[in-house]
Amino acid sequence: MPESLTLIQVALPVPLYRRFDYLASQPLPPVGCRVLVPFGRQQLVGIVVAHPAESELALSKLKPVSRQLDASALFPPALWKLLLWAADYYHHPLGEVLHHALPVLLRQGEAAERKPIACWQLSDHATHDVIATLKRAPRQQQAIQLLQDGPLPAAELREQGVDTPVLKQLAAKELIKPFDLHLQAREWLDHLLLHENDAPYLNTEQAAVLAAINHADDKRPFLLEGVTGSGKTEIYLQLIKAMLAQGKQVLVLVPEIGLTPQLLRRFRRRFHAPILTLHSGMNDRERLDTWLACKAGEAAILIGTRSAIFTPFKTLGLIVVDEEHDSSFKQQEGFRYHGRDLAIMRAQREQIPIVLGSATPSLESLHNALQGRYHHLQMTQRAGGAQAAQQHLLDVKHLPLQAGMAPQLLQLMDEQLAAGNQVMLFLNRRGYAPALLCHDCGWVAACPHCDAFYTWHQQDRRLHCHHCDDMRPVPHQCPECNSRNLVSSGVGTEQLAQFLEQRFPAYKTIRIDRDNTRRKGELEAHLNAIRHQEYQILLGTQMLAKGHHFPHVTLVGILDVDGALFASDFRATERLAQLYVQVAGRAGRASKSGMVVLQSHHPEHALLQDLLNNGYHHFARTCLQERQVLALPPFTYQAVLRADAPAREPLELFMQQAAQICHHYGAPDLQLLGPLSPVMERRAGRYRMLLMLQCPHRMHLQHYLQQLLPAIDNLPIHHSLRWHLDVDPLEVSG
DNA sequence: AGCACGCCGACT
DNA sequence: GTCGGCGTGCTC
Repeated sequence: MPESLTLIQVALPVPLYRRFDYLASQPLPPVGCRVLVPFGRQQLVGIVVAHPAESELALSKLKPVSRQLDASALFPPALWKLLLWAADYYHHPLGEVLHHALPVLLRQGEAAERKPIACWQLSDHATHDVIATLKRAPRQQQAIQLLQDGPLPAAELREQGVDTPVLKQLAAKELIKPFDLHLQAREWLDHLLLHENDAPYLNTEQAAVLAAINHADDKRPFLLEGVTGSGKTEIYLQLIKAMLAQGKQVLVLVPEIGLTPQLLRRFRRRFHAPILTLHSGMNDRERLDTWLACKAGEAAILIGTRSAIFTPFKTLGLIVVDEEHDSSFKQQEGFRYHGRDLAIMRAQREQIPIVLGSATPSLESLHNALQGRYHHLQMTQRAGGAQAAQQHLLDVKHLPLQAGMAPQLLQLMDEQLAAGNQVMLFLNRRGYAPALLCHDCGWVAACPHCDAFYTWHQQDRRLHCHHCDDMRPVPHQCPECNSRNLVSSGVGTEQLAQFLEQRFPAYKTIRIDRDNTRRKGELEAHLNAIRHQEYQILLGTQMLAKGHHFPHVTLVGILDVDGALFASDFRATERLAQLYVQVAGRAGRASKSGMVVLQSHHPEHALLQDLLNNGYHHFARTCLQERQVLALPPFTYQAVLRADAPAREPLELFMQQAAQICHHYGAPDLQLLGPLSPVMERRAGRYRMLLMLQCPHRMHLQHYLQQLLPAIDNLPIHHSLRWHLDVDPLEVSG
């Protein structure tokens, strides 16, 4: 070996469990930094993971590194170890895990160097008198309004609808001035302005919770179980304040739709500190700059969705996971990690506190708390004197339903609308109708690629498969019998909206679902219009449920809960209960009492009764007991092997072989279920199968997977077959 | 995952 | 006769 060349081991973004050795010259690129390397015919960005003394391959087979891309490791030690652990735990190739943790530009080989983060702040000229002259320029006014809460990154302003020209105009008038976070962060951080006057007094419950967190003498995570309106956010803010005062950084994880302007404003109002966010509206450069600002210690607070858990920090002091039960923390493809679970591991490794907050904790977290693995903190009082909503379980058996609505519910709507209040209805089905069929011969419009019916979207005049996105025009006659008598079956939000407009012509109805809020900012505009009472009837899917407060809503209807009660997915009832509690929390505020109505054909169902009579807390315990009896998570640990292929045969062969491997391994406490086909066997033109592995001990399951996976990975597979392993799956199929 | 190499059908 | 289909195999 030439003296100047030695070995490095590199993880590459390929779906292979192997790592690859390369020759590098001294001084060796440190572990954790990026290198550009030749790989087959391509050049790939890989990450140095080791400096091995020798290679399994003959040195003559090794290629030299093309270029070293970083002088030092990109990830701080605790985060680096977390990533190694995550690749292990989720049994996902390390190279893909590391790549996933990097901003896109770094994956592509861009230098890890900061460009200025453009920020804007009010200038001294922005006095009330001058601002008053902006009456005829609503956009400029809006910009000023936003900046009155403190300086903002340009990306943030853009997200809120303030474009560059508007800022330029204001800058020309010298009302606002630009600055670079990079240059001023130090100063900004040193003069952290905490708007103490904004901080409300804590009630006794909040004060007790805060004290409990501050005085805890161990590093267990905190589960903050607080009913809607009990003031969890205030607890976060107070904890964050203490961290900022110590010069530490804070990471706040929120669900996908949770990053609302309202939440952000609340943070910005409280802290004049560099608060950065990671949201879907940002471009790659902005994401990289945010990442680097956090790494450099220039951001005080980062608020982001699950992938924000991979952001490096200089001095991370606290992690908050808001709405910890939300399933959007689990990545459902590729590297299938759980953001909340990684957050817990990260906090443990960094030796910092972590708070999981929710009105409706996941059964996993609740179980951990009940077992004493987490501190369990509860808040049961609604702050500001708000009352809990009245609940009604409406038995719809035999009732004449109109667009899926019972007469009693319509009557309640009449009353509330007449009183000047708003009404909110939930129906978790988009489109006009979930099926289109021939009234004469019974033919149903079915998707040719999936085992599913098309949803009829009347507005778009299309049939749309919600599983593979296939669309086609609505047929005018039955392709089987040529009858023109095509009818719909079932009710979706589109049809319900149509019905409500006819039934309540004096009131305005708004529909909120994915079809309706496709474009950027559309959801925000709708929500604002609702808040300004431009609409009286609000109708939507789950989208409407999360994180939005509508003080004038006094009646909430959940139209169809039966689906969840009898779903094959054992988590369906948990999710229904969480939705219900979220929604119930939306009805009524301090000044107005609210009512929640659930329509069901099975009002006697034990879980519904438990939920309504005893509340979520009790319901969750009942569910936990049931899970224990049935040996389901969180009392057992699961991993599911899924595969799909365009044809059944290679799929069945592969799955049988995989099952054989597991059977032969023969661990006494490893339970196998399958191979079996999910309810929807075919999706997007591919057949699907799964094999469930279940074990009462997490460590054992991990150990077994470690032994089994190489053998499964070695199976000869038909080229068209894809497979993956999902550790701690939230859904069995999918 | 890419990206080549490698053998069998319809085309300038 | 070639262009190109995707089946198979490899990448330090």
